[in-house]
Amino acid sequence: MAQSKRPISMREVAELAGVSIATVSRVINGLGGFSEETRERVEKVIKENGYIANQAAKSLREARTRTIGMIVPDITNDFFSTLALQAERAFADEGYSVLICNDENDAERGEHYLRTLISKRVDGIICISGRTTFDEDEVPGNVPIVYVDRFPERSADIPRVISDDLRGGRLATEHLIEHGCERIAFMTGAHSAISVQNRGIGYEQALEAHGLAVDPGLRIELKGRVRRFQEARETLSEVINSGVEFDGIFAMNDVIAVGALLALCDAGIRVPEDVKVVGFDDSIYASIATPALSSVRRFPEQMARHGCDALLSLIEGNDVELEDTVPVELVMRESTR
Amino acid sequence: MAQSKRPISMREVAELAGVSIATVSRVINGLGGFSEETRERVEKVIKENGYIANQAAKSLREARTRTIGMIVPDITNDFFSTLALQAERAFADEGYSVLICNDENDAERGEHYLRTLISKRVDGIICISGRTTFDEDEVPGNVPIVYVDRFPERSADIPRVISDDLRGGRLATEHLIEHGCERIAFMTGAHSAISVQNRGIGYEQALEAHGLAVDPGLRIELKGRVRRFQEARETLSEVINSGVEFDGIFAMNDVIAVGALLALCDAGIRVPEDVKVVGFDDSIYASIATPALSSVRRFPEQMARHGCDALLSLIEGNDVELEDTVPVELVMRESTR
DNA sequence: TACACTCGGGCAAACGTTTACGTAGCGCGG
DNA sequence: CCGCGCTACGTAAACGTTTGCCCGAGTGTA
Repeated sequence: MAQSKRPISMREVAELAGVSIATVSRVINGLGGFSEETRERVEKVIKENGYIANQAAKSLREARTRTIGMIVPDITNDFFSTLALQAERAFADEGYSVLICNDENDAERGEHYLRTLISKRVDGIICISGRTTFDEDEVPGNVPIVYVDRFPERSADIPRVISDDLRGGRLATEHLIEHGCERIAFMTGAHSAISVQNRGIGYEQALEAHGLAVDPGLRIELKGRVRRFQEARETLSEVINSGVEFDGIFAMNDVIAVGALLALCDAGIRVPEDVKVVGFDDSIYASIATPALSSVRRFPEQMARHGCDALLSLIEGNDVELEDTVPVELVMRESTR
Repeated sequence: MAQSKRPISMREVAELAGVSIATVSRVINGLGGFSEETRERVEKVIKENGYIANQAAKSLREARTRTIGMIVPDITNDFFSTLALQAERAFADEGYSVLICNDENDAERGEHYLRTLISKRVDGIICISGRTTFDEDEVPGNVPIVYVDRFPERSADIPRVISDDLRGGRLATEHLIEHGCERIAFMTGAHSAISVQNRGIGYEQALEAHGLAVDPGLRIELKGRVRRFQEARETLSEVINSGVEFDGIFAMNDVIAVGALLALCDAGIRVPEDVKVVGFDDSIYASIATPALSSVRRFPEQMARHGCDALLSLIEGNDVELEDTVPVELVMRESTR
């Protein structure tokens, strides 16, 4: 049976069942206060006419939408999509849907999305973004926010779940040092998120702790979008051709590390014999690269879980700890054997 | 200045500005019918109090939400996340947000999400799912739907954007045949989507066209979740150990192909000398695998674009073609040299 | 018989918008 | 001076829910 143009409303159900709107509502929400016979009649009408409640009206009335907003740099990145998938699962269990926005590391888009999410009156926001254009007290309607992985510097009292990037940077660098590397390059993006900056700091700390100099010439910055491995490949090739010497590479993530691997291969440099490489994230790329890539493993599932739990707490009016650091660990593979 | 617990409403803006609600609405929507002085006063109040319109109320009144639902098997898969990113971009340009749901190839979850999306009164749905539990006439409120990549068999008159999987299957298989392969295995999932089934049909067509028998023993089905390459690796290892002989592999996607590559490597079988391998999707995995993987390239950006355009047309009440097939092409790399 | 109480259910307000309609004031042509 | 049209608003209904309040009928009790 073809449906009418617009979905049937509660009032129509009420009329068809010969009861009042209130009764229909009570039956649907199982609030009691109706006879068994009435219940059957109402449910029959609902089933036969395919009534589905209008969430917009419900949201208006209840002042909550059962929707979570999620601002992500780029869903195409394995780490973020894992985070998103886990978050979606966790929220689905609690009856929430997730609105996903890719700000593509653009502060303007981030701000626009934030405004949109607030306008849609999402019940909370998981923000993986370091956008900085929104002022603290400019966020209206004080919607609960939790940052994951990255956050703006000025995000005073907004809770965040991050990984132990500083330690990750140290672990990776020390691992290279222990395997005899003395000139270790750090490949990173130009304007990186805090989490990435911390990896760089860990790298420098490790060098200094082992009496090695921090050589600015060994800091290799990628200009454009860091997403694609192709750019890392090209940039490193240029560095190699320019005659810079190094015997180890710590890349800010696996995608860049894989690009580095390819550039080294292009140049006939052997890994791990001539140069050893460590990536970050331990994503699928690390496992399937050749040689398999040593990488600092993070736990996006756990980070997502923590972030969701914190946000749900916030939504229910509870307090949560301001900073939640999830540990990392080094996974050793062929690229540093 | 701290915001009050709940966002300020239009009525409060009206009171503060000393005008009626209607006037505020007119100012906000630029409908005219107010003096310059009034406009300034209203806008000042809005700015100072951080008023942001309540979309739930707007949606209720206007009977549309400016939100699109997207049902995806698994956002973690490179192909789907690319599709999602592109779709999000396209819709954002038109003022829509995107609600993403991962049904993880589970019909029950798919149906549940579909119901949720309808309840939220999304303006349209992009569905990448072959779920079958919802009956045609059971979809209430006849919300516009466009299928992308996959679709239920009974989806009578619902438009779809698909890639030319049949041709892709043929291209891959013929490529292997032309390179001397005579016993070509097909690696696929157990209960695959239509698009994947079509790749299998293309494979069989190519074999027959070249006088090669279709050997059921060369059809390698993965049991569980197809997502992770690890399962493909294990399954192929078992097949190798069981003594089945083959000189070519056509894998239903790149992730499986990479798993195959690893299994072959484990077994000391050389690629491409002993066995040649072709994947599907030409994802990033194909480029970074060793040897680099020949693959059937698809164009998720284009598919997303077509799907979004179709859905937007539908939303505006126009008709669209029922089936839109996006071409594929073979990318040759080391795995079939 | 009068009372209290329970059960089953209706009435109507409220949530925050948009928009059709009404109207007061004003300028202006005839 | 009348009537007309315009500008600049205000009034109120409507969208589809939830929920506090009220009420009539039946039942049990004193």
